[in-house]
Amino acid sequence: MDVHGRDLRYFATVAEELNFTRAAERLFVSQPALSKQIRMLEKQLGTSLFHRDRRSVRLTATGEALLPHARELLASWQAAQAAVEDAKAAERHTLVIGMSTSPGRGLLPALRARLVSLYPDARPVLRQVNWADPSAGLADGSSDVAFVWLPLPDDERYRYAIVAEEPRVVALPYGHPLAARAAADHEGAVDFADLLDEPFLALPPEAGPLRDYWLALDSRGDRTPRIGGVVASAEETHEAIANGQGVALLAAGNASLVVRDEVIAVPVRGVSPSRLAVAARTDDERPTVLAYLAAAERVATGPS
Amino acid sequence: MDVHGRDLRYFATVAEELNFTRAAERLFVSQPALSKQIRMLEKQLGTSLFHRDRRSVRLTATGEALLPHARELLASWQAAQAAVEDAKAAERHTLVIGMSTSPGRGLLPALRARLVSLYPDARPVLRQVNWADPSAGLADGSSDVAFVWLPLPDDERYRYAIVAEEPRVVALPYGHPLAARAAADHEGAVDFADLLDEPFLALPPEAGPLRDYWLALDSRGDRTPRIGGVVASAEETHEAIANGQGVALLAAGNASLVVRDEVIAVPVRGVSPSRLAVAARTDDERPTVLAYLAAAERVATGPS
DNA sequence: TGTTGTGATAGCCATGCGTTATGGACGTCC
DNA sequence: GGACGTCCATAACGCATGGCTATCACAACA
Repeated sequence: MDVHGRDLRYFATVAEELNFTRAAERLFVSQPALSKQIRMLEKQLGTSLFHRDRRSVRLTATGEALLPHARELLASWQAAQAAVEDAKAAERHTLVIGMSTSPGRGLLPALRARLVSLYPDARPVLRQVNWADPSAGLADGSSDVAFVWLPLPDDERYRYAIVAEEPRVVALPYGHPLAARAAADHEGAVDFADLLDEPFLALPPEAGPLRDYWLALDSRGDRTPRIGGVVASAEETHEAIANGQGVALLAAGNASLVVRDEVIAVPVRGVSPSRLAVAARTDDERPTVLAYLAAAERVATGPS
Repeated sequence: MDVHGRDLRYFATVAEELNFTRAAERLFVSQPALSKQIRMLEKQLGTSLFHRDRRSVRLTATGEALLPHARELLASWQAAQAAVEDAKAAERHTLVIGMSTSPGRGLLPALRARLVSLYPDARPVLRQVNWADPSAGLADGSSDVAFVWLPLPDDERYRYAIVAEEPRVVALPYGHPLAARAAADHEGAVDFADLLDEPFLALPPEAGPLRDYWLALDSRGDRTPRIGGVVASAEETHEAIANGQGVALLAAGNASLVVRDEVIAVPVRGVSPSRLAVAARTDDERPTVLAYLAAAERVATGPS
C-alpha cells in the first residue's frame, strides 16, 4: 500500500548503478541490507524489478516502468522538505506580539525599529487578544511577546519590562452624578472612596488577579465591589457604560478607547497607578524575543 | 531524510479530519498509534504540524505548507503503483518465443492463431537467440517458450512437443568435389561416409550435445571430426562455407537460410533426421505457456 | 588453480510500529 | 455538582522491520 521513501531511493540508485555492491556503497549501507530491501520492495509490488543474471543486473520491464515514477516521487519529497524548511524559517522569524488593546504611546514603532535593526529578517506581527487572557496569548503560546497590564498571574512563568506607568481614571456615563462632582473639583477628579458603592464593570473571572486589580480590590478594604457586568473588549466596555450598567477604571492612556458619545473619563484619587509591561515566557530564549524585551527595557529607561 | 508513505497518509488524514480519534478510525489504526506516528513525523521534520489546544486540533503554518505536497506525493505513488500494475499485466500477457532461426514451415502463424483464440490478451513476441544457447533463451528465462533442435541438454528441465522431423542436408561451396559427385548420384545425394574427412563448421562449445548432434558425432564411430570453424548464426555459416572453411549439416527446411551465391545444399544418406520441437521450462505452468505447447502438439499430430 | 567480484543467505540485535490499558483535562447532562 | 463522554497523551509490551557481520556460491580471469 505505502512505500518507504528509502526503498525508492535504494531502487533508483541500484537502477542507476546496475550493481548492488556499488549502489550499497553510494547509499552507505551494506550490500546485503540493500539486496534485502530491494527484495522486500519486489515482494511488496508482487513483481521483480531487476533481472539478476550471474554477471549482470538489469531492469525488468516493470522496473523500467517504475523508475521514472520513483524519481519523480523522490524529487517531490525533496520539494516538500524544502517547503517545510521555508515555513520553519518564516515561523522562526515571525514574532507574534499580543495585546489586549493597542498599547499606543508610540511604543510599537519604537520597539519595532529596535528589533529590526538587530534582526533585519524578523517579522513582527500584531495580534489582538481577548481581555479574558491577562497574558495576552503568552500562556497558550499564541503570542511570543505581549503587552500586558500588571499584575500578571503566574508571574514566575514570565519575564517582563515595564514600559509605562500612569494613573488610573474612571469612565462614567455623561450624566452620572460623579461627573458633575468632578467638574466641581479643583483637580477635576473624584475620590475612589466615592466610587465604592458604584456598580463596576469587571473582566471575566478567568482574568484572575487582573480582574481584581481593575476593580481596585486593594483600595476597598473589606468592602466587596458591586459587579455591574462583565466585559472583554473596549467596545463592550463603552456600550456597558453608556447603558448605565456600571463604571470602570482605565489606564489614563487608554481612556480614549472608551471615551466618546455618552462616556467621559475623570481622574481618580486614591488608587495606585497602572503599569503596562512587555512580557515573554521565561523559558523562551529565542533571540528575537529577548531582543524585543531588551528594547522594551531601553524604551522604559530611555528618553521619555 | 526519507518519509514512509504511511506517515504522509496519516498526516493528510488528520489534516482532513482535524480530529485524531476519527482519523484513526478512518485509517484503521488505534488512536495512540496515530498520535505517536504524527509525533514521530513532527520530530523528523523538526517542527510541529498541528496545534493541539485542549479542545481543537488545527494545522500549523508548517503543516499548511506540507499538506499540498503530501497530497501530491500520495497521488504520485498511486500513479506509480498503477504503472507497475500495467507493466505486470503486460508482462503476464507477453509470451516471448525464442528461436535460433525462424522455424518457418508455417508454424508461427498456426501456433499464434491457436494461442490468441484461447487467450485473446496474449501478446506473442518473437526473439532471435544466438546459436550458442541450445535452449534458445529458456535456460536464462529470456524466453518463455522456444523452438529448439533436439537433443536438448538438461532435458528434464524442459517439456517439449516435436513439431517437425526432416532429413539433414549438407551445405557445400558451389565448386566442392562432392557437389559434382552428388550431381552424378541417382538421388542427387552424398553418403555421410564421404564427408568424414571434410572440415566441419561447429556450434560454439557451450551448445554441448547439440554441437555434437550437428557434427553427427554418432555417425562417425570413433573418428573425431575436423573442425573448420565455429559459427553462431546463419550469416556466419554462409560466409564460412563460401570461404571454404568447411561444410555444415543443416535441417532440410533450413537449407534456404544458407543456400545462395556460392553455397549449395545436397541430401545426405546415413545420418538421422533432425527434429524441431517447441519447448518450455518444466516448472513454468503459466496458462499461455501451456497453451502454446498444447498448440504445438496438435500441429504435430494434426493435418500435415 | 587460486583470486577477484558479485549477489544471496544466515544469524543476530536495535528500533519501529502496532496493540491494549490508562490518565488527565475539558465539556455536558441529569 | 457529580457522573459521564470526548479527546489526546502516555505506558507497557510484542512482533516485524531493517540494519549489521560472516559466509557461501558461482563466474570470470590471470
